[in-house]
Amino acid sequence: MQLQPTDTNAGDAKNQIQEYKDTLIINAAAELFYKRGFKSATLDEIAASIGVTKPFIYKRFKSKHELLERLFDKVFAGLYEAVSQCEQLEDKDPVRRFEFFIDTYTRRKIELSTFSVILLEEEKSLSPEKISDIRSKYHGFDALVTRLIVNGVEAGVFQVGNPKVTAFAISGMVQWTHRWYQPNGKLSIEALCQEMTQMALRLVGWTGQYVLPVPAAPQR
Amino acid sequence: MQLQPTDTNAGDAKNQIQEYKDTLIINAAAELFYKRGFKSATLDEIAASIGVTKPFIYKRFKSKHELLERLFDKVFAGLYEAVSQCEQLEDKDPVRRFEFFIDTYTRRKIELSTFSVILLEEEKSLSPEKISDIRSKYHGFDALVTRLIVNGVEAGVFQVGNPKVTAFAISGMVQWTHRWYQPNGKLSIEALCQEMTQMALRLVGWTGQYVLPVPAAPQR
DNA sequence: ACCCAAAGATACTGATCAGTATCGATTGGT
DNA sequence: ACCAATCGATACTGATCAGTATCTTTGGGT
Repeated sequence: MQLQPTDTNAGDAKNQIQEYKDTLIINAAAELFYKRGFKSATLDEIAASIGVTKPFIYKRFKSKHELLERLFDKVFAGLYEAVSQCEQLEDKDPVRRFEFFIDTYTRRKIELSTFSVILLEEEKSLSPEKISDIRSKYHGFDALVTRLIVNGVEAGVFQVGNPKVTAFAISGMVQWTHRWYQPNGKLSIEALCQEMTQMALRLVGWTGQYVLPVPAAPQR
Repeated sequence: MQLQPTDTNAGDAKNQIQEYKDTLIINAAAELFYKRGFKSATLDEIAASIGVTKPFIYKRFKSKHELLERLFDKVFAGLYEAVSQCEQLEDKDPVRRFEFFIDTYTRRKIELSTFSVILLEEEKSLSPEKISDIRSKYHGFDALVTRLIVNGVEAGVFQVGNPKVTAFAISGMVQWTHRWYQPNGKLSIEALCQEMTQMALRLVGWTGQYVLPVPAAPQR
């Protein structure tokens, strides 16, 4: 899957074209950062992979580092902002919210697998300021997972040793999928999301019955 | 924690000194590969960090890539070979074996955290042959975890949806620790291993009581 | 005390690559 | 149709760094 242009300034044709170029560049860069790493991938390669040359990129990005930073921002938004929707879910049942969360998180992680790997592996290539920016975003996300668990505990449906540690275990379980899951293998995405949801429910000590697959997350 | 010299050729003083130099270099390299990545870390830096110059390294390693490959081999051995001991455990009870495994795996992962991150992040910097070598070693390890789960299922003490997927979930949970666990924080290593063991037991559907912490793994 | 071998430091080379100066082409406004 | 401005290609520069050739030191053997 590729990232899509963000729809700010949608009305203006000029801006839409620029947004499109940015997205084109970012997707091409992501492909190469993923395969060879930020430092090894060259701007010449990235440009060549979309049939242009370096100055095409420099028109839109001040430097290779800015390219990486904007890639981070865009991917982070794609990965985590949709997931956070579960806070606005009309269904207030903590179990359903939790299920929705795991399903969406897993799905998103698989869809954006290539990009999310870059997020994990190239953090060190960012400036110190950007690192702490990203870190605090991660903390917000971890806090969200923990809150979902605590909600269940307070409602008496979940039972855990340590909510924070459990939240990290769940994140680990989902994040690790990129190391083994093959989108074209025997296990379908649906089946994977179901398995992950069931396992997450076990981790939070939910003793009820697992009834039906949660509804698919809205596609962007 | 640092890696230790491997004790092959132990009797010979010359060889021991060479082994010691290798280990010194590998540890210094690991530190910098971890902080800045394989490509960005320079041999001049690595050499300077132990108060020597480049030719000191080249006397013992043909190239930067050989240094990385030997680092991989050494870390892989440190991380996974000790863990695989659980197959030779005198205690044949599948639950105890499983507990021993999770405890040792978690402990080792934390002890060798810096090194294991390199294993995860610099795979792409290896030659294709080395990549498939490492991959097949990982497969062996995954198969071991799966076998531990299946043993429990067959003994009627575990109950899982999909043993392989469960094995991956457990690996993910353990491997993710390096993203959040602080060795000097509130959670002790003992407590962490206990939590991980309990959560792993939940994942495999063990319904018995968690009795006592598993014995500490033998230290190298 | 002297010699020689090996270890390792100094100092260099060639390749790679981020970033840029320059020039040609394309497009839209008049 | 002509002009201007912007876009992007070509071609360059300077820095960085893996790898090496050469010189210097040290210590073991006699």
